[in-house]
Amino acid sequence: MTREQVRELRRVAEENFGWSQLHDYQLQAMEQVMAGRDVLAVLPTGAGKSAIYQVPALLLAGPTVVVSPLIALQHDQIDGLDGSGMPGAFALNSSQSRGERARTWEAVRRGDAEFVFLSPEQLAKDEVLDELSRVGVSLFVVDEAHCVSSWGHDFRPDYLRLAPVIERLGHPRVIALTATAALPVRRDIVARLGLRDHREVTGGFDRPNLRLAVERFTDDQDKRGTVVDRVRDLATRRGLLYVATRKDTEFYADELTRLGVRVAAYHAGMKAADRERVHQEFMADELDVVAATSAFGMGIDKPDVRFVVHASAPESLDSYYQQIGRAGRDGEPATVTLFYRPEDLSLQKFLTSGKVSEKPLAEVARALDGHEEPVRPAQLDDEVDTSVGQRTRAVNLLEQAGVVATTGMGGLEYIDAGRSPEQAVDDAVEVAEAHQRLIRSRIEMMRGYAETAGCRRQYLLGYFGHQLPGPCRNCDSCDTGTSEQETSGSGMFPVDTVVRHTEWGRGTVMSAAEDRLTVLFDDMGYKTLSLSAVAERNLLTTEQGGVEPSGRDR
DNA sequence: CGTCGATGAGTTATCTCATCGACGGTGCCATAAT
Repeated sequence: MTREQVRELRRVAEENFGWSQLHDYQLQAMEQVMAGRDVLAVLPTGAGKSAIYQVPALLLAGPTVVVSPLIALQHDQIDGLDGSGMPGAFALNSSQSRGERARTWEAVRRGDAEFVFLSPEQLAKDEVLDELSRVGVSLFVVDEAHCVSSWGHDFRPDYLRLAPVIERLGHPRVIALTATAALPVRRDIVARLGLRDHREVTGGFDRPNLRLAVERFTDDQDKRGTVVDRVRDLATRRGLLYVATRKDTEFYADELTRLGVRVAAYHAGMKAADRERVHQEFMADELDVVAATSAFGMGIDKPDVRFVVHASAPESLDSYYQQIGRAGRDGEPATVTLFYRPEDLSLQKFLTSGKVSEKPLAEVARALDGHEEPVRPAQLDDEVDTSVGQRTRAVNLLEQAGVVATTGMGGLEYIDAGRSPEQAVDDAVEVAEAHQRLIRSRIEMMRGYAETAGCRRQYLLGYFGHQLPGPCRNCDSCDTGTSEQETSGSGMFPVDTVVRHTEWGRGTVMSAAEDRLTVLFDDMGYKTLSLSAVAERNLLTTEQGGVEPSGRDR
């Protein structure tokens, strides 16, 4: 990257968007894009992630496709671009009329569309892809890229089919953007998008202004009462209360209303108009608190959220970090408290326990085995008795098991390595089960955070592969002094070491304490090992030169 | 797996307790019924 090119990026940022300053990590990411590489950018929200694609988009001829999980988010982005005086931002989604869609496509064909926002489901449609490949997409952006990993496996499976989409568009430069990504999530993003020669750009990850605390309970009523009291006390300022069920959003909203708090419930079962109203009122400070399920969050960019309380633990630290990240965006102090009961985690176990049904797998495997030529996924629908969602899930699993491959034109091929369809189903089931083990182990990591006597921030950042040199001094463990006993060790197995366990196979050391290690195993998920047991029974060996995952596609 | 609400048994308060089954999150999209 020459000086000249950097100056060019700065000029476009200033002239078109009025950004006179660019952060190092923004510039780094843009430079990689301009150099023709794919980029995975892991940056805290509010760090100007959008700039990373918006500036290069103007320097590259041809439209930029932005994959965005929520229609509401697409609208926000377009309003933002329109607001900064940038014409040429369009969305394509099911909420539009025929005429609207037609006008968008006309703009695309005329070359007037610089940005096209759409969902992964739109990109699953042949006609959409045909149109886009005809005009030549120059940049392919995946916003909220962690969705690829957290949703794709059983929810919104089209998220897992973006790699073939990118190939069919001729593999334009790809930018994946997210605010949270633990190692398995980053691996998933890279694999599921088929990134090539990519670079990862990571911005400041810690949020030192957030005060972390956990309060532990045995009795449910006791916990509910304390949550209500605490939120009432906090509600002189604005904040969020995350709960596990829709019903609990109503429960807490009722209780807090009774105590004079301006509060509203929010969950996905509400009417769109009501959801929108709650959102607006919270942004306008007409509400103190929103009691919400995980439905509330993406696209909420309110700087002065002073607290985030969890009445119940979510299913992973990935989600937890995402949700607490909505506090203190202005950099001012904010408090983040988890009200923890071990029993609450079993609800998360239930909710994430997607069972694999073999029937769709068997039907899809048999159908594909019967074709000589590659077939488009939708063509299978005449031959298999499954829903579209089941069919997509089955194709994804078979593909991850290495039984099926997608050709450049989006056709599916059965890879016959002497594998019968029955064997293929077994392999796909094994892939699904390995994924289930990962999901379950993530719940255990959530438990570990809630139960650790060590520094919460060290634990949390350690989960994301970032090491904090010492205790943070801004969490409950540090206050009570229990984190003192936890000095981070490294010894034989420092963080990032690739190891092999006698039973669990290959893994990567995620964090190391004095007496134990947390290792992310490729096929087993996270495991915490006692160092004395490791030493006694010689459980771990280090693997040579292990940098990134090799063959296994997961 | 744990919680909640309905139901019924046991007891005799209008009420307690046990048992059992249902339910639990996230959002695209298409299509049918008004």
